[in-house]
Amino acid sequence: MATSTPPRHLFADMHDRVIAANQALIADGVLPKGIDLSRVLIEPPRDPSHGDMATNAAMVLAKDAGKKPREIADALAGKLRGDALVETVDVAGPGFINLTLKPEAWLEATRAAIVAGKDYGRSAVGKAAKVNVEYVSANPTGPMHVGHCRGAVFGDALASLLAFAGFEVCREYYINDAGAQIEALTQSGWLRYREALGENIGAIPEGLYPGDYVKQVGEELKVDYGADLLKKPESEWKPIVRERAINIMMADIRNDLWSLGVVPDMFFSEASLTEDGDKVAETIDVLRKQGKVYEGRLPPPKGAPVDDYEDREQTLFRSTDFGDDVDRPLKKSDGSYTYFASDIAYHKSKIDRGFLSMIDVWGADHGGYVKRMQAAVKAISGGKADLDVKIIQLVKLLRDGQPVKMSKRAGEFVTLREVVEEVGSDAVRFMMLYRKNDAVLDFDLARVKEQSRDNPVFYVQYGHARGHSIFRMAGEAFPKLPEEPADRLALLAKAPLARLTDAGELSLMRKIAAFPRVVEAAALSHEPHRIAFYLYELAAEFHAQWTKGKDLPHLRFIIQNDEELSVARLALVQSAVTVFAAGLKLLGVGAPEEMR
RNA sequence: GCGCCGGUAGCUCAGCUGGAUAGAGCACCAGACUUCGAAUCUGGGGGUCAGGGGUUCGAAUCCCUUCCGGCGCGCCA
Repeated sequence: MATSTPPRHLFADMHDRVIAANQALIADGVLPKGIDLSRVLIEPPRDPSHGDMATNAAMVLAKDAGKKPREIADALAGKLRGDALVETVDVAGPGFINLTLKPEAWLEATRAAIVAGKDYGRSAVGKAAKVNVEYVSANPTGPMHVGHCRGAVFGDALASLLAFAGFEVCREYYINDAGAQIEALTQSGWLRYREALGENIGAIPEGLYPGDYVKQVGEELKVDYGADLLKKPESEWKPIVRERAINIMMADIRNDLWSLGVVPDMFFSEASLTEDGDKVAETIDVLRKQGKVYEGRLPPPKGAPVDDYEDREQTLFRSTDFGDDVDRPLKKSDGSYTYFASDIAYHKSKIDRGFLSMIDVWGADHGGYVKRMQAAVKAISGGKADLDVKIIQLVKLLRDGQPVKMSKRAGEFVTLREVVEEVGSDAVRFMMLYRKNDAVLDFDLARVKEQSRDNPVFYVQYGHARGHSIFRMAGEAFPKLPEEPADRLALLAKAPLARLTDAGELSLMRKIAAFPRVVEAAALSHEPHRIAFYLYELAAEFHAQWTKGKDLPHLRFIIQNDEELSVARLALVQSAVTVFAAGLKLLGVGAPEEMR
């Protein structure tokens, strides 16, 4: 998508100014030439009485400069006092430089939000670097359950966030359509086919998939082939049954993903790695030529004893050279590749496609796999590519605080579809993102349907809806206000924001100005939950300001006899609505104009 | 036994990659509806950041160690 470079935001702007001030000090000889300024940060202080922004410059530079922090701080404060955006500069504590900005700075940041609209917060920090986000990657052996969907939503939101921050993103779904579990699915489908033809198949044997959802495979095969497959040898019917089974399962999975608003850019088939030439063998070859693959023996695994352990010479990847604990096998005893071997070839494919930055979203049970995969990525890319693995902790499904029983063995598990149908995609997505990815998540089916502050989904959406409610009211109070959103925006973009002087209004403006900074930080740290928490805080401030008008009527957003002031306040509301909409969009959650 | 991830208010969790007096929601207590939708808001009590050591101007955050919980530990993916 061709968008012009977004304007830099207030925090980035002030950071530039602080760096410039430091460079001026270098020119003056106060700081030594070549001093490292990379640790100089600017951030909002926790305590608002310390001003609008603070920099740690004096403290982080003191050692290298051989001067006391206060001495540097005083010199830096002198430079910053002349800045056009700065009202006051104070040196405090161990050497913090606290800046209070002129009100115009916040007014213009608010105006910027209105003008930028849905692009407010968009950033160029990604520098159009290609990033690959791989998520879900569930076996296509059955319907998705709630555990899968946290990873799906996380990966999808992270991808949106990265795209918004200026990265070029590919959302990728890795289909594990090779290996023993697919074999089991194929056998299950075969049984269901025979069942569809009238045969009594009895109970589904241990190790196969007993779920009713496999019956569709048999039914479709019966329609297309009648009883013909029964006459064919296994080598002929098996590929047919397998392909049909995978197609049916994947169609199901796609539907489930779409119902959640998750739409991958591409599906990558594991089986394709060995269908059209053997990519896995090629990858192993490349590594072998580099001396990173060898034939050798491994000590027996520690911990849980392996019954059929057999000491043998095997093909090993030298992952210990890259920080792993032991070298890892690439082939099973039957000569077929391990999952790890395929996965190396898969990641090589990503690198070959130009992705030097990769993010994998995995379930908690794959945590032990991270090191070896990162080792492999380092090896095949010659250290040029980077893999970040986000481990998604499990979801505890509750109803009114009581755990919902799930028994996978009996084939009874709560499917993704059931949950989405019960509480809606918005609630599922927001709650999945309202927690850090590596923390266990309690998902209460009753809670997320509540219309109260307890329910963050509702609380944030209501913030957006309430903004629109105010516009509707304003239209009644001031019939001359334009009804068309575009005309309204044009008017509000020119609003006399200088009339906003209440502490709550100014605080709201600061919050709105902080959004682009939150977007950048969330994107760079691969933490979409920060957006969700930010929106919750914005909603809290917005609702608070609204309610203030109850006790103090002169603070209401709409003042009947002062249209100019009302327009200024409506502009503030507009900026908040803009951020609600932009933030919710990043999370893939709807922004309704009313909650009825 | 080893590795990874966690341990922050009674409960559920944030804490902006090392900043100033550790924050929010729930719960508890006390308040605010002839309202721009009270589906909301205001105030209050509540902490040995699991314990101990270290690094430095400064640690919930980084390092070491102990304890507790979860996950994983060739031929499952």
